[in-house]
Amino acid sequence: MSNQNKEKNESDVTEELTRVNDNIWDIPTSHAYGMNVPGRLFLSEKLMGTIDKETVNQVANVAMLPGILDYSMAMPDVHLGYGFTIGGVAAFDEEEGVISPGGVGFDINCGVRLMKTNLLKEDATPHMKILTENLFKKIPSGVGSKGEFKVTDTELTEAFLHGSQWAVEAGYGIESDTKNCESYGFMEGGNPDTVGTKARKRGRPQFGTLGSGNHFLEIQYVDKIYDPVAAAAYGLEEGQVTVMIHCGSRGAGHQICTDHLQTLNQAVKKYKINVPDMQLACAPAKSKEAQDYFDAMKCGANYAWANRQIIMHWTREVFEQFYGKDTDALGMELLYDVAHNVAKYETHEVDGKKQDVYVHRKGATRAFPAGHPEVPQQYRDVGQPVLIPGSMGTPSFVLKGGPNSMSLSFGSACHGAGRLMGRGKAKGSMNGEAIQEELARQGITVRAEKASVIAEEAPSVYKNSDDVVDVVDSLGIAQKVARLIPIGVIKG
DNA sequence: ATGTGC
Repeated sequence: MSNQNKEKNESDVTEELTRVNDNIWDIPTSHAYGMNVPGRLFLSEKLMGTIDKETVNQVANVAMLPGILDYSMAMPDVHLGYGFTIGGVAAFDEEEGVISPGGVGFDINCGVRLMKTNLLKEDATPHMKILTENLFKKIPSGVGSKGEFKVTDTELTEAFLHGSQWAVEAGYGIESDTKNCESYGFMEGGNPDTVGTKARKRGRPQFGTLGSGNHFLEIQYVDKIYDPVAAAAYGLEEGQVTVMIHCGSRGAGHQICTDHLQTLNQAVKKYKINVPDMQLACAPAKSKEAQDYFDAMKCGANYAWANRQIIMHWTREVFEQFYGKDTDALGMELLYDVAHNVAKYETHEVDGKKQDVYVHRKGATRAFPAGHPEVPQQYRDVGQPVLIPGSMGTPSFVLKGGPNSMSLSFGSACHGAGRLMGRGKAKGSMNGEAIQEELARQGITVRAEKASVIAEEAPSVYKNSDDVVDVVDSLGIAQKVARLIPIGVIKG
């Protein structure tokens, strides 16, 4: 696209928006016929240049769904997605509203966990080649990857029901792991009967695999502390080595989404719901169709939590073997684990009244503030850890749920840098090997299944994560605690 | 994101 065209597009975007303040832009209901509420974009002026008309229209489309509350919202990492944007937050009334798989995404409970160690940067950097190689061998990655690790059908059912609680009980972890996890590692009420045989068949051999695309396992170090009090509560210090795991529910979640989209396509007709785009297929929240999807989604979410738990367990084994010390001696404790593709039934204040709503977070992270009862006890005084992975080779951030998240965004923040360029285009225009060499010069060892993944995930095809994080920080939605710099990356 | 596209 020429610069001139780009500028034209940008001005076209803001023309139809109402600026509320430095970081909030509203899409008035006059933008399109049928909007029940306005849209709301959390974007700085700089990031406004990263979005296009189509993205604004997707946010507006979601505002047309029945029973949507307050605003159809978009976080600063927003970009085009299936029906709903990635970076979208939408809450629905349980009586008037709907549940939609498009508002969750295909990769149910794609998410991030952060494991601490008591190693220092200097303990790890000289060994990055061998550590990344060992991790790469231990943790299967890539599209369609399967491991030697096998679960039985009964174990799969247990995982669908109990997530990482099951994984820890089965021996893949320690007790504190589930304590330091969003929803304590599982969503209550998953119903394996709503998960089809195909999803089971795809999910079984993929347990304990990383996947591909933007999923990664990364060895990092803390290079900056912004908030010493919160950092102390989280157990983070400058120079400390951490391990971040970013992955989801693999083929299982994907198939659950695909299967239920079919049912919900029918439901749109059955319940005569006016949807501007069939990718927004949904059903009334209390209908059997919606609840069946929701119960299957919980199984997908639980699968993902168990998956990240198992991968962390193997990471510990690799570190234990390499350093000749056990998990306890190496301080390999889970800091936290967040879902960033999920719908949750939560209590929020709407128009001054408390009510139970279905919050859809698609490419958005829960960010509950200090004092919220769902923040684990040990973090309750500072707020929930909000983990924001960078794109490959760029910094990740630890934030804390901010004081304004409940009033501004149904307790939600951004989830990452956000793509600027589509996968296909990136694959065509980027050179994976060259990027790998450049990252090596920056002191980052990347071990990947194939070079094309590195091209797809090149840092330059993403927004700048600092810019994204600064918006939620300025708004008091989630506030910066620490910055993490990668030194070793495993990619599918 | 994905047993990777019409």
